[in-house]
Amino acid sequence: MRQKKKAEFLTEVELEFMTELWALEQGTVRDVLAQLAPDRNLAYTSAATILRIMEQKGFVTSEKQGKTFLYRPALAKDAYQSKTLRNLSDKLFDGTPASMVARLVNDQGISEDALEEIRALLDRRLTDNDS
Amino acid sequence: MRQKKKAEFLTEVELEFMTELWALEQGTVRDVLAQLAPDRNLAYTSAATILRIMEQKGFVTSEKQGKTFLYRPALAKDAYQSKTLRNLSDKLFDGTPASMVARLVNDQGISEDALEEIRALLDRRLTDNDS
DNA sequence: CAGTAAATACGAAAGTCTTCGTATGTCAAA
DNA sequence: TTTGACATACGAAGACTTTCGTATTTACTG
Repeated sequence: MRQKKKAEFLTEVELEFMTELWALEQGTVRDVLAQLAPDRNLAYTSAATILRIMEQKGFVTSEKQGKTFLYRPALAKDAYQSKTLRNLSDKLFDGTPASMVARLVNDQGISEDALEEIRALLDRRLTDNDS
Repeated sequence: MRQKKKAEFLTEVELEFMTELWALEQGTVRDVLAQLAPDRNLAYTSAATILRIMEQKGFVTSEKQGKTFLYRPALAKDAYQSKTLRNLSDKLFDGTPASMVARLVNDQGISEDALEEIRALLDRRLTDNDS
């Protein structure tokens, strides 16, 4: 039985779960369920199903501990962030990441300190490339 | 007959269509269809259905010209870009847009030119704020 | 070793998305 | 005014997502 054609991106609920797994680094169905917002009433079996599907899709790996599965992200958060940004840039910003930053920077909601920080990052990155 | 509960975000195909409408500023079903990639074989009726649904959702408006509908975006591309970035920041970057830019800047797949451009943007924004 | 608590496996229902075919409406030319 | 070309309206199929209930399996404990 082959693995289902690997999906590129997480669905809404999958991202919700993956976010908890990234924070926990690893966890059982019960661990992840416990991390969700208190008003998020999700049946245990639903959570188990979601994680099982995520494993089929290759987003997480599992290891059996006694009778329980321990799940881990198969993909680092960094990597998924990059992948997502690249996709968004392609689909909504004409493939030019700079225009994405422009939109971000022109929007309120980024502090001056954060902007300075980013510029420092850029400077470091650019001088590194020059060397 | 009330309008369907307004969806927040465009689906995959809706974004594809909206992108063409943003470029055209306005267009008929046939206009939009003509803008799609040549290998994108989509029936005329499919395109018409998609635009009709987009209107129900409030993403476009229409005006009848003779027997044909002329569609226009009901939402500027800028605004939708901002909305999308805010959402992505919330869902995948812990609500801190700066970390989004940081990820972008650290990503290997971005050209030096693009980086320079981004730095120029930042410089402009920072000096503007100082004044 | 039987019983119980807790885990996994799986099917199904309800909703959405994408696509298309068929039915119907409309304009204008012969 | 009939007909042909082209437009819209709508229903339905097939895929995917989200959720849960039921059935089964597993590990421990008395």
